[in-house]
Formats: sequence, C-alpha cells, structure tokens
Amino acid sequence: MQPELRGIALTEDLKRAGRRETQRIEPSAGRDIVARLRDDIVSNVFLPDSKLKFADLTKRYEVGIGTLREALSQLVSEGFVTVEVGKGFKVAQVSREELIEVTDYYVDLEKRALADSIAHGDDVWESQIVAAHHRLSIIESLPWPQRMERHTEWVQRHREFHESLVAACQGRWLFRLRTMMFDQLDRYRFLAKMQPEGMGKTKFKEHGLIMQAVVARDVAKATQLIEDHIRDTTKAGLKNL
Amino acid sequence: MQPELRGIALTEDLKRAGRRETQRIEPSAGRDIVARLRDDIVSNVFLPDSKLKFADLTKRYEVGIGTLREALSQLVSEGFVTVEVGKGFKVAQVSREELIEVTDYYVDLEKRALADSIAHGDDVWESQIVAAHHRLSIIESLPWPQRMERHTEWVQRHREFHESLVAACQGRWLFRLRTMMFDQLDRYRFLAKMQPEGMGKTKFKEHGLIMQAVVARDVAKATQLIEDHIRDTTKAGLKNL
DNA sequence: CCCTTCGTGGTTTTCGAAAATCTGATTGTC
DNA sequence: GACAATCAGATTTTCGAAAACCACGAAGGG
Repeated sequence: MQPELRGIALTEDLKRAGRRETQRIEPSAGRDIVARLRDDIVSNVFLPDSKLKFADLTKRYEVGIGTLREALSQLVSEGFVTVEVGKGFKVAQVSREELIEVTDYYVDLEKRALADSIAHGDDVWESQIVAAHHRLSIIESLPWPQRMERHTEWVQRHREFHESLVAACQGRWLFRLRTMMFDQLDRYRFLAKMQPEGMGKTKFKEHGLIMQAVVARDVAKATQLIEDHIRDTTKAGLKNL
Repeated sequence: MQPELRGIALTEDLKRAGRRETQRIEPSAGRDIVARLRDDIVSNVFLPDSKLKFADLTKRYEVGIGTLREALSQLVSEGFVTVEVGKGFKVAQVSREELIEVTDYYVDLEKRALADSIAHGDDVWESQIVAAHHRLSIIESLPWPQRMERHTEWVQRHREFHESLVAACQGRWLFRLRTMMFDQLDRYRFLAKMQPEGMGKTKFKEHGLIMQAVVARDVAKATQLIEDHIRDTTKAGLKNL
C-alpha cells in the first residue's frame, strides 16, 4: 500500500486531516481534540452518563484545561456531551427513543439532501463518489478479522462515502442538519457493529447499489435504497439497546 | 409596572436568567457571555462578516480570553459565528438564500413540533402559554415609541411565547432543531423590525389567534396560522436584504 | 435522632502571560 | 517592475496556576 516507514504517521494524518473538510472548520491543528473526543464517545471508550473529569482528560489527550473545556463545550452543542453549571461535563445518554427519533429525522433530511445533491451534482462530484466508494470497499471486502482491525479507518471512510453522496447539496443548513444527525447515529452504529458478523457483507452490497443509483441520477431508487440502508442499521442497533 | 428602584436590575436578571431554561443549559452564571454575544450579533451590534477580535471583546464584556474563546466556539456550532484556523472568529454572514432556506426548515419543524406539543400538552402547559402570551401582549399593546424602548424585553418574551407553544413536544431533537432555526431567524427578524411600524399591530393580533387555536387544540388551524406568521415575517425581512 | 454548620478535599471555572501564528510592509534580487 | 525573503507588530492559541465552587462527612446543638 504505502512505504512502511511512513505507515503510522500516514494513518494519523488521515485521521486528523480528513475529518470534516466541509462546513465545520476545525479550530486548529492541535485541537482536533473535538474529533478525538467525539470518536472516543462514539466508540464507547467513555460510557454514556459517565463523568468527564478534566484531570483524566488532560492526561489522556495531553492538552491544557482550557483547550479541553473548549472542545467539551462544542460537543455540548453537538449533543454528545451534557453540562451542569458547577458540576462539570458528562457523556450524553443514549436511549431507544432517541435512536428512533434521530433515525426518523436523519432519513428525512438525508433523502432531501440526496435528491438536492443529485439535481446539482456535476462530473467532479460523481467521480468523488466513485473514489470514496472505492476506498470504502477496500476495507469492506476484507475478511472479517482484518476488517475489524481497521475499524477506525472504516468509520472514517464510511462517513466520507456518505458525505460524498450529498456533497453537491445546495442547502447549507440542510447539509448541516443532516450531518448532525449522521454524527448522532454514529454512536448507535457502534452498537449495530456488535451484531454477529453477517451484516458486513450486506452493507457492502448496499453501498454499491446506492452508488450506482446515485451516479445514474435515479432519485427515486437512490432515496429508497438509502432509507432502507439507514433503517436496517437502526433495527440492528435497537437489538443491542 | 414594577417599583422603579429595581427596574434596571430586574431587566438584567430577566435577560440573564430567563434565556434557555430548556435543553441547552448555560455553562455558568458568569458565562451567559454566549447569550450576550448572540444578542449582540442578532441585533446587529456586530455587523455580518466583521472580525471579532479578542482585544475588543475582552474589554466589552469584561471576561478573560479563555472564557471568550469558549463562548465563540459555541456560537460557531450554532451557526452565528465562523472560525478559520489561524485567523480568528468572524460574524457569520446573512443572505437572502439563507433566510429562505432557514424559513423553510423552521416552518416544517415548528409545525411538527406544534402538532406534537398539542397532542401531549397538559393543563400546566396550557396555562403557561396563556401566561407567556400575556407577558408578551403587555409590551405589544404599548404605543410605538414605548414599545421600541423595551425592544430587548420584547425579543425575550417573544421567544418565551413561541417556546411555550411547543414546550410539550416530546421529541427532544425536534425541539432542539426547531430552536436552532428559531435562533437563526432572530437575526432576520431584526431586519423585519426596520419596516414602517404598521407591522406591530398585525403581529399582536396573530399571536392572539395562534394562542387561541393552540389552546383549543385545533392542530390544523394552529399550524396554518403559525406558518403564515413565520412566512410573513420572512417576507418583511426579505425587503430589507 | 435529626438537623444545621462548618471544614476539607476534590473539581470546576476563570484568567492572562507566554508561545505560536499571521499580516503587511520593506528590502533585496533577478 | 515582479517576485521572494525577511522582519516587526498585531492577533490568535495554548496552557496551567489560582480562585471559586461543590459534595460529603464530622462535629455540635436542639
């Protein structure tokens, strides 16, 4: 793939640089702490409702208190963290009800965004979808154990693939809102992952079909496929909640 | 109305305490800076696209750099402020396109939230709507010059009235999203305010009708009225943009 | 025994000095 | 003159010490 010498550095770079090019500009290089924290919350490193103490976090991420506080505040606005005045920050809870609600809004927003994107997308947009799908499929077609090893990368590429689909969407707020919901669902996708492996292959196929429909500019088919895709994952997640 | 002695203090208290009881908990007492900053952006104290320099802001609000930075970051998530890595913070721009887009989502979300709220609201909810409407109408029925003097209070009470309508809405994210859009529109409502005064009386009447329809649990009528109410304001705002 | 008061240790919150970074002007080179 | 390199001043970003705050338990009074 790449010269082994740069292997680790490159992975790190990808992780930092790739995330959220669009819309939300990360405040600074040293402060992708927001992303790192979000990743850790999404992947259940910090359990829902547990306290996020500054003493622990400064050690874990090696940043100052101020920087941390700023990151935490942002995650509050995004809904991953809660805060009480004198009592500090906590990981936001998850619940069946929330998963169901978030799914509904996400389905709705994603379908609109996708239709809009298909209407406005040009050649470059198309090619970027194909590229993103290819990157994703490299991992998805791996045998299970290896696939799990590169799970963090998968999350990243999965996000990029879905983002590429709606990248040509003109409504800035539509894009923003759908991204918020996508991020929320990331937490629950983690739960769906706990399922017996079979799932992986299904998703792999689905992603391919979605790409085809979108590139063929078939709005009806694409929105239908994506709705099924999303609701499937939610159904799987609900089993583990 | 109130003993003049406490006049100013009370206004301040209202401004600080009242805002956002629900959902988003303000981090701390000293840090309603978020609210103050947002208010100043909404009321065009800082012009769109102008730079927000720390040197100026620390003087204006008398808080430290760190505190300010945290507030600014939050406003970025809310969409009032933008940030570029080494270049600091700016007031987000406004545009006709955005106003139109935000209006569409707000109408959609508000109608859903209102229907949900009417379905779930109890007696206490009803009485709080009546109370909020009463507080709002006290200012709205004032003759024009006096009404303008208490404009900040009006903004606050207007927000509270509209929030009381959807307060019984069960979907937490529905509530969150609609509140985001409401806040965004606040910026544009300021533009609508610049219109020749006639508007005030119309709005006054509309608020009364909306309240009646909601308390009568007439979903169809209430959602229709609120949609007209919102779109009217947007139309007025568009004239000044 | 229950309730209040006070003290203590652990956390959060604020703040501004110091480091890093950017901007724009000046100088030097082709 | 056009472009690149350099530097000073302005601005942002990071950081952790110090102040403020909270929770909880111990001590004392009713």
